[in-house]
Amino acid sequence: MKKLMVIDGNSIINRAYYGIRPLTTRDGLYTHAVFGFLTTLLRLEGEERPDAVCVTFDVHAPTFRHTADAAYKATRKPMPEELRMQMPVLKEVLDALNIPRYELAGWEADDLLGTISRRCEADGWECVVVTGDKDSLQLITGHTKVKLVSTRMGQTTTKDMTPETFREQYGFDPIHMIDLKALMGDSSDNIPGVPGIGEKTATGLVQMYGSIDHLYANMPEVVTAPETPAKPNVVKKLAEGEESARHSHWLATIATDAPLAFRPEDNLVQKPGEAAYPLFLKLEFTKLIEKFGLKPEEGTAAEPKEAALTVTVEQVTDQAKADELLALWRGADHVSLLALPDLTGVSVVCRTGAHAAVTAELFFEKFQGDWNGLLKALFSGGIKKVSHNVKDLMRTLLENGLSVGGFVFDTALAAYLLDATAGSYDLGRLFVSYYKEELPKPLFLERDAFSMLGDAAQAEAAFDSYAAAVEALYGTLSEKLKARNMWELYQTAELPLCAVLAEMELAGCRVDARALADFGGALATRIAEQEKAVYDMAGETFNINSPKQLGEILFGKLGLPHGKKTKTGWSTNADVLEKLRYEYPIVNAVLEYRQFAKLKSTYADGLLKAIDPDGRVRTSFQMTVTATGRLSSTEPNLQNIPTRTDLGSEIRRMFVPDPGCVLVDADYSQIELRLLAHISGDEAMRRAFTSGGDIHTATAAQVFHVAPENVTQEMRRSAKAVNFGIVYGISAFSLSQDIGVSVAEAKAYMEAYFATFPGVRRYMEAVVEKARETGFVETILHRRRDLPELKSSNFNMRSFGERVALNMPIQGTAADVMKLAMVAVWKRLKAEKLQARLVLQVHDELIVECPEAEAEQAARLLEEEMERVATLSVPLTAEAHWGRNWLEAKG
DNA sequence: GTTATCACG
DNA sequence: ACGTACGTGATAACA
Repeated sequence: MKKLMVIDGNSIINRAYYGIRPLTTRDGLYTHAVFGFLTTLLRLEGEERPDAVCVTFDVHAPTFRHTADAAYKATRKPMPEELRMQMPVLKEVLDALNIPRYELAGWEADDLLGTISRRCEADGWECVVVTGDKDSLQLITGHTKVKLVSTRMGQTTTKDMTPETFREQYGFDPIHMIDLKALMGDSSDNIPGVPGIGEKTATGLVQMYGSIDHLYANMPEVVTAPETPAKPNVVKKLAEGEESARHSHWLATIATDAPLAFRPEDNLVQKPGEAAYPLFLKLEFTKLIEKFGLKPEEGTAAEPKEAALTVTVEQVTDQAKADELLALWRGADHVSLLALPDLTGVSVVCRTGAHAAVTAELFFEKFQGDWNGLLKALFSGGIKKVSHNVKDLMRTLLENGLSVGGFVFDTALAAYLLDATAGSYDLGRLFVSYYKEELPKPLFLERDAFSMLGDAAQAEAAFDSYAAAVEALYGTLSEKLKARNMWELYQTAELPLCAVLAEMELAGCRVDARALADFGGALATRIAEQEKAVYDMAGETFNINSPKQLGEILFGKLGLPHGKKTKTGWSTNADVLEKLRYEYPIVNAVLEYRQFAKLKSTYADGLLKAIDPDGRVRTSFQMTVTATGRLSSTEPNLQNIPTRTDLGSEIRRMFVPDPGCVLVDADYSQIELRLLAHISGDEAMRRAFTSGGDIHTATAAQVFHVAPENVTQEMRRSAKAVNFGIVYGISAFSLSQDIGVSVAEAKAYMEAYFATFPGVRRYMEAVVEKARETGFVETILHRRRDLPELKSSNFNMRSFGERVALNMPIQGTAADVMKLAMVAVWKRLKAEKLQARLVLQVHDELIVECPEAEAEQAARLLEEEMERVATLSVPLTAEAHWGRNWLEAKG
């Protein structure tokens, strides 16, 4: 039997719109609803494998099917503008994909779904109705099933409703959905129902009688359940509401006879049309191009305007030619280049005119000459170079004993500054996004310039295109950076940081493997102890690491009071368990187990695996990941090494310097709060910093109107929580959760706080307001984060946007300051010819490894440079200490 | 591949 | 009336 899938277009795009974070193309066109629709479509096609597909739409015309009922649908909210503008786009996309769509003035999408499903049945087809709207459930028959789509937390789930599953859930046949609505009504559809009859009573009646005809035929002796007479007033309400019930029945009935030109066989799945590819490019649906199997039309590749370059590609194999090129490159303004991961090949683009360039491809295997000499010359300062992911290239160069001079631009880094939330900056995607044109496939540079080299021949084939893409992007991106006032940030912080980080990554940090292994062994013992204790108290063995199994034991079998939460079961996180740990020994054992297990798996074992043969651990610092401008650290992450508990901080004891050396650790004191004081300009808060002493105590003194010496631990704790909350974009509810007071009390704290620091409140209001107007927030140095969330119709998303608007300028400025400090420290270490070298950065903390004799000098140097890079209206202080391991160096 | 948990600033 | 802190990454379980 053939199968047709009909999609309720309005319903599905609505769900996509509200469920997905707003997304726009480079030129500001909202696309997330269309994107979400297409993702859902792909999924459904995969699940159902239908022979035919079509989509229905509502026509929002002044005439309705039920013209007698003028108020019909009057309660529906108008479509938000950001969604309305995507409707024609979706229709264009469907047309391009050759997916038929149906709309009919005066008929609701439901009626079209009903009509289509019945026509399918009449023609011997199976029908799948896809919608998020339960109204359509009345259409379910033996040959029509309804696929209910719901989007929660960005995740779409579907539920197949067949006559069987429907009956199981509702206790009556699908067709009686109409009767249910006739009785209980539906306010969103303006169906009155019978006044006084709610869902429960209505369900009972329908389960007993099915149709309302049958129900009224048996009046007044109706029952709501077997052997249970309906309450007298129910009978009375039914009697009085009969006219309304019959009218509602008519209103609730989906039409199946719309005058629609429709035949199932006209909707057979077809190949996408020629218009699809350019349209998807325009919408920047790069991923979907692949998934829909779209290809450009033969021989019609559009000439890109901005990227237009006439490139001559040369394969360079002899030394004479290479020397000639080196001379050319030295004289050029710059060259754009890409290198293969292991430096066995480079592709170098050099402009020879406004729209002309020559690309040289050089491969080690084919080169007859001095390959190393060539690389040495190319990567010296004499040739100005532009590349993609410069820090990674620099690390490779350093690993090969080459210098890293002369890099003047990094296209990945620039693209990140221009759109820090884009998520990926691979060349292919960037090129599509900026020029609406694809680079040749397959993409050996899928992830970054050094990700992987697939088939060598394919790599070579695309190599020159990618280098040319770098050259094109250099022009476009540098202009945009200047236009946005980001040039200085780029030139003074981001780009110079590449070399700093490359050196830090290469240096790595020495880790005492023996001590770490011993520590892991000790943990294993303690894990086994707690494990046994848990099993004994549980009366059975299970996997404590599985939140599902743990929840079943604690809250199911043992019946402990469960905190609420989670989709898949009971929450077993530390917040919940902490409240139970002193009352229930098993919970205490679980928490101990968790602590030991975490330390062992992530830190003891995890770190051990990451130690290189020379005894050092080398992280990768990611420069293009965070939305705020911070760095991140991966493989391994050295920015989350434990410190908050005594046992955890033992891990830091394993981070050691070379023999005869020390680790110097310098950190900023309260940099984010100081920046809040500076940015908001709040006088009282500035005084709190200027007067010295502990900031949380000073805050508490001001808020609670007591002398600093009279601030209690409790007062300080609250003040600290509020201070942090402010930086994160506080809400009274979250604050109350955090410090364990009522929401009212939390609110009172916040009010007291704002009364004390009125400038802070003014700042919070102003920054959100400005972000709403401009669509972005920025740091003092103009690092920017776009905030489309502020325009979202989804309350949670909008609230998130507001919190981010408050937080990003502060966290981001702190990141800017730290980046400047790193560059300054690095330069000074070089200038003073110290052996000291930077090895780690943990957001507000820098770690240097140096000979013991240099410790004092390095510590002072760190403090000086870290404090010097920014001048604020409050003191910016950094403190350095040193020791024989990281724990000692923390001071 | 996604989810829950927990480590850090 | 919504459901709640901001920014990350690694691990183990489970589908």
